[in-house]
Amino acid sequence: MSTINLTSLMLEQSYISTLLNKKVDSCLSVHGLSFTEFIIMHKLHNAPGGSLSRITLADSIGLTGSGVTRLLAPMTKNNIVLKTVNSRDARQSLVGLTSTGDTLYTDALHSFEHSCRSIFSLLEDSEIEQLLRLLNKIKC
Amino acid sequence: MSTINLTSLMLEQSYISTLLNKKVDSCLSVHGLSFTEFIIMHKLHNAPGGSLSRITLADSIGLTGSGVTRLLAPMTKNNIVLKTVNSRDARQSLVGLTSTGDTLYTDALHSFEHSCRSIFSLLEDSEIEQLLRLLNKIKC
DNA sequence: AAAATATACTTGACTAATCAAGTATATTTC
DNA sequence: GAAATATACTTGATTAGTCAAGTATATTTT
Repeated sequence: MSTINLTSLMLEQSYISTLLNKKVDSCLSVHGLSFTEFIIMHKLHNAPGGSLSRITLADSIGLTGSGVTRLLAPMTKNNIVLKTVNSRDARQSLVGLTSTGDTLYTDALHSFEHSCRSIFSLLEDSEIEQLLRLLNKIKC
Repeated sequence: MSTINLTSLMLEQSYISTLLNKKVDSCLSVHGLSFTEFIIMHKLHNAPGGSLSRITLADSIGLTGSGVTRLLAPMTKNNIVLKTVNSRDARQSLVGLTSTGDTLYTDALHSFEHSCRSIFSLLEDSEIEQLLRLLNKIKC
C-alpha cells in the first residue's frame, strides 16, 4: 500500500468524524444532550447491573477520568445520573441512570437512530458490516 | 439493516476517532505540532499555488472560520505560515507555508506516515481501499 | 502492623474549539 | 450611485476536554 493512501485515509477519517460529531450533536441538542453525554447514557443503559465506575466509563468512551468527572457533574445535578458508593471499595463510586435519565435516553435514542439511518443511508447492509469489521482492525 | 448496528457503527467510529486523534497528536508533538496544525500544513502544501483562503481552509478541514483564525495566529508568529493580501479582494487573506513551514511539514510527514503504517498495519492494501470507499459513502 | 505503593476520583490551570457579535470590504438592488 | 445585503475575517465569552497535582482509600511489602 502506498503511504499516500494511508495519509488520505487518516485525514479522511478525521474529517468525517469531525462532521459526524457536529451532525449528531445538533440532532441530540433538541434533547439538551451532547453526543458525549448520550454515549455515557448509552453505556450506562447497557451496562450489566445498570452501573459503571468512572474509570470503566472513561476507558469505554475514550476520555480521561477527569473528563468523566466533569461531564457527570451537571448530569448529576440534573438528576440524569446517580452516584452510589461501592461498599467494597470506598474509593470507587458507581454511576447509573436515574429513571428520569433512562426515559431521556430512550427519547434521545430515537432521534439518534433516525440520524444514523440518514447518515448511513447510502450504505448497504453488507457494507455496514464490512465497515464495522474494517474499523475494528485499526490499531488504536 | 438493524438499527442496532448503525448505532454501534456510529459509537465505534467516534471511539476510534478519539483514540486515533490522541495517538497521532502524540506522534506529532515531537515536532511541536498538533494534528490540526499538521492537517492545515498538509492542505497548504498540497494546494495549487501553495495558498488557500481561511474559509477554504476551514471548510476543507471541518473547522469554523474563527477556529482557523485562532490556529493560524501562533503559526504565523512562529513563521510557519504567511498571510498575503488578495489584491482582488481586500477582505480575503491567502495563507501559505513559509519555507520554514514547508521543511517542518516534510519532517512531520515522515513521523505521521510512520504512525499511519502502524495504525493500519492489520489492514491489507485492498482493505484500505475498501475502507476509504466506504467512508466516502457516509453522508456528513 | 507500619511504610510504601497503587488506585479512584477531584480540582486548578490551561488549550482548542465554538458561537454570536463586530468590523471591513464587496456586491447587488433600486 | 446610495442603500441594503452578503462575504471574509476577528474577537469576547463560553464550553468540553486535557494534564498535573492533590486527597482519600486499598493493597502490597517488609
